[in-house]
Amino acid sequence: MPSTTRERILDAALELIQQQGFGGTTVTDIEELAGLSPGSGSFYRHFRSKEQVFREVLERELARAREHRRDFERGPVADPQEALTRRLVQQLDYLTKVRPLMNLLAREHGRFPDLTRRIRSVLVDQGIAEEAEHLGRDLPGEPAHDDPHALLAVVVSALTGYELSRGFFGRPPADIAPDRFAAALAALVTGRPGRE
Amino acid sequence: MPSTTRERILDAALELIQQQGFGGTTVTDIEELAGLSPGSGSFYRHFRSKEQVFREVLERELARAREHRRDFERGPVADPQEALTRRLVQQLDYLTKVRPLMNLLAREHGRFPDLTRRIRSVLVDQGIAEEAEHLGRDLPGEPAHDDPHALLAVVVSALTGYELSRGFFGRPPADIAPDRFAAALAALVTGRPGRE
DNA sequence: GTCTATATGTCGATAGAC
DNA sequence: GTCTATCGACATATAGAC
Repeated sequence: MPSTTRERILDAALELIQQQGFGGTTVTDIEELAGLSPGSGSFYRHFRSKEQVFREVLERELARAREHRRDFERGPVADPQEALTRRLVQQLDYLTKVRPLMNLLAREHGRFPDLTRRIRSVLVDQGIAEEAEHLGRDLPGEPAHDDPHALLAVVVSALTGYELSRGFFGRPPADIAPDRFAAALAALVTGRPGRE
Repeated sequence: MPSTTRERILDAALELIQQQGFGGTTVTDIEELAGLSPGSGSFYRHFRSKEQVFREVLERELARAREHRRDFERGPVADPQEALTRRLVQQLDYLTKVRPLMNLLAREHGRFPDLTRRIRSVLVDQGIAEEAEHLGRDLPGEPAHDDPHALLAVVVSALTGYELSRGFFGRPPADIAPDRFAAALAALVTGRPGRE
């Protein structure tokens, strides 16, 4: 674990921008949290500007998100409902890991439109939506929903809404734990209440 | 429609803080958008400080949210699934109306912790969660879910996730329109696919 | 590669003319 | 109630010693 100054600056910038936003974070703040003398320009030996460090922070988080996405297990499908529950828990776990990215998006969408598009691409187009398509395939077609496309949107919305509520308010909706939430959602999708 | 200078300042501040955040918005920006001479201190004839205008913007949005919440119709319950769909569409409509509040929350939670608590109180504790409880009562208990509390969390999460995706990314998940989304969610909850 | 010191600009806020 | 002008604080960024 070398933890170079450059990396400590990236860590500090990520932390502060999540808390205070880009406009509310000063280079002096970043220097202080990175262990440099606040107010000295030591920051500028590592990054050309405040905007550049923001862009590199974002690149790093996007790369991390892609890595986390590769970690998904593809276990054997025994009981479809249990397999679905496990998969949904994985999705929630993934969303928790990319929370920094969601926080950056929530704060700075609009200021950097190109980056918003890239986050959306990783988080939705390639990410959640694509994986949710797999959910559709894993389903053995039991209840035969009449609008599978809309069902997909419901599942994706439920997962992201759950995670965003945790991020913004500090606690999940109705204080339901992730595995319990996933089980309820899986029961809903498979059409089986769980107890029969 | 008098549209006093004071009100134009509040409108401008709301708009800019949503776009750029509190730290990223200058008093000069607000003055310019409000039709005042940028850089002149005319702003200060109406508000004591930048922080005060932020607090008043937020009070106004909280009051508006409470008003919108009173607008809910309570029509007769004919077909439970259709009634549920109508109610979910209303919920989505409500969330769209309070989007400014959600944007302020997304940006400034952490900077003003007391206000975060108040937004959560209006948006979740009194608001969505409470209304979602009504959903539980409206349901004739048909499918008899084994974890109604978790089901509530799923419905609330789906609604907020759908709306937040629209707000952050500019389009709903999977590009599904609100009424189609509500219908799919209602079908899921009542356990009836819609076509039988 | 980090420091002290500082140049340069901008922001929040005030003073005072009209 | 809006303007011009400005003060003081602070922010980004640079220069140069060590």
